[in-house]
Amino acid sequence: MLAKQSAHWRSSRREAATADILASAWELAREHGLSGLSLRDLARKLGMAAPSLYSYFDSKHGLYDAMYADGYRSFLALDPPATGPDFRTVLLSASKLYVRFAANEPVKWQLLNQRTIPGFEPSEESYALAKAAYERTAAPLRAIADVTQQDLDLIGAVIGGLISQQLANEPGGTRWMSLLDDAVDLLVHRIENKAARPAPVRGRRRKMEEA
Amino acid sequence: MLAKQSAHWRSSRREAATADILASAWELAREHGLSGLSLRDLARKLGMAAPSLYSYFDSKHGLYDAMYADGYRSFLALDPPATGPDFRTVLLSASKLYVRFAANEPVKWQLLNQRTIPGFEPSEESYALAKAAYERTAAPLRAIADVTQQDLDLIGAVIGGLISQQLANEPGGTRWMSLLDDAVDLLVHRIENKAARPAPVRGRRRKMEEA
DNA sequence: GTCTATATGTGGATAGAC
DNA sequence: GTCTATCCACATATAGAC
Repeated sequence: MLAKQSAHWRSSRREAATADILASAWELAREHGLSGLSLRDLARKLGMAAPSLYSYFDSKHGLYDAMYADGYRSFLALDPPATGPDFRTVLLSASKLYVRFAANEPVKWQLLNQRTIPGFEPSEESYALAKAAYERTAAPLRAIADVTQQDLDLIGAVIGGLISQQLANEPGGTRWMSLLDDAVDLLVHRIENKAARPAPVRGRRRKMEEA
Repeated sequence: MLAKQSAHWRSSRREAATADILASAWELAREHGLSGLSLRDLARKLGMAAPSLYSYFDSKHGLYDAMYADGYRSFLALDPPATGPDFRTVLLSASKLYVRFAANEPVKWQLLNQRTIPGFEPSEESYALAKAAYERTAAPLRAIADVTQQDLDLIGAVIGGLISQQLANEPGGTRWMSLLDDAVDLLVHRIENKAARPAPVRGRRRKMEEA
């Protein structure tokens, strides 16, 4: 169990050590896969004994949680996407930010966006960073156009889908990612033509049936 | 290593045993996650000793490979999607097939469509089934409309993106999957309006830059 | 607080008897 | 094909030196 130190005492040494650990953890995750990461390997790489890691994290899931938070912090540290006034410009800018991040850090993207480690769920604190990242993207879009939550969900699915296909089927390539401009065209067309056809339109919109 | 028996001798007993093993493996994967599957658990569930499994599969990856093939066989055993003549009907039918499959068998979908197990790659034979499933979907679409490989890639990304968001963020729900009709609208619009604007159109279509 | 040393339980995998 | 015995690597946890 980690004792939270009393707030007014500097813990920069500890923070630096934690940063070292996380950096090494990402390296190993890139080498052996996210779920292939082992605490022994990590400790060996850092030149310390495996149990020592437990003074930094409660458990392996605790390490994943710290990596999750670290991943979102590094995403939020990137230059924010454009904020306006053209909707297409903003959406394309935001989309490219995600695609570039995923291409550069596929393992990070996997931890942040897929549920690939059995039993792992981010803590409340770490998840707050995920929400902050989401809002940084969504807010400028809402500010320019009348986008509903469904619009945002569809946008996220399309961009995430391109990334996910790319990483799964041709890691390192650009076959799907190069379709980003086309995908943004589709999405922009939907938003721009929505005013003309208010909320629930033609009779063909219906729920999925169970099978 | 598995000795392939001389071809003219029936091996129905072995096949039945293999089917039993795979059924139990899927059950355990549903309970503990795909990468949480353990050979000991599997053997215990089947009432046999763990090393006995090695006479059916070379390794754990070999088991995953058999599950991969089995997953595609069960997908191909489903009623095929509509074949025409209306493009939207065919695309919607195919999309619903995928979405229903993923909703009913999320773990199967994860093994077939994501690269979540470190080091696992399907064998040539198993991958052939994946290609067959792809062609069963793609061929009717090509037959009706002039769809390029890029069109098919975008379609796959959009449908896969909806599924992936749904499973990762709200497993068991319908928030993203209920957007399927809208998504198909977008895609159909793209295909139908392509004749009017031949291949590389407006100047804004460009490659992704590296970051 | 952080380390070393150590213990337990669970993995995948192999050897060899039957 | 199936078993027992065994090996090595792993996550987890605790005790105790510094």
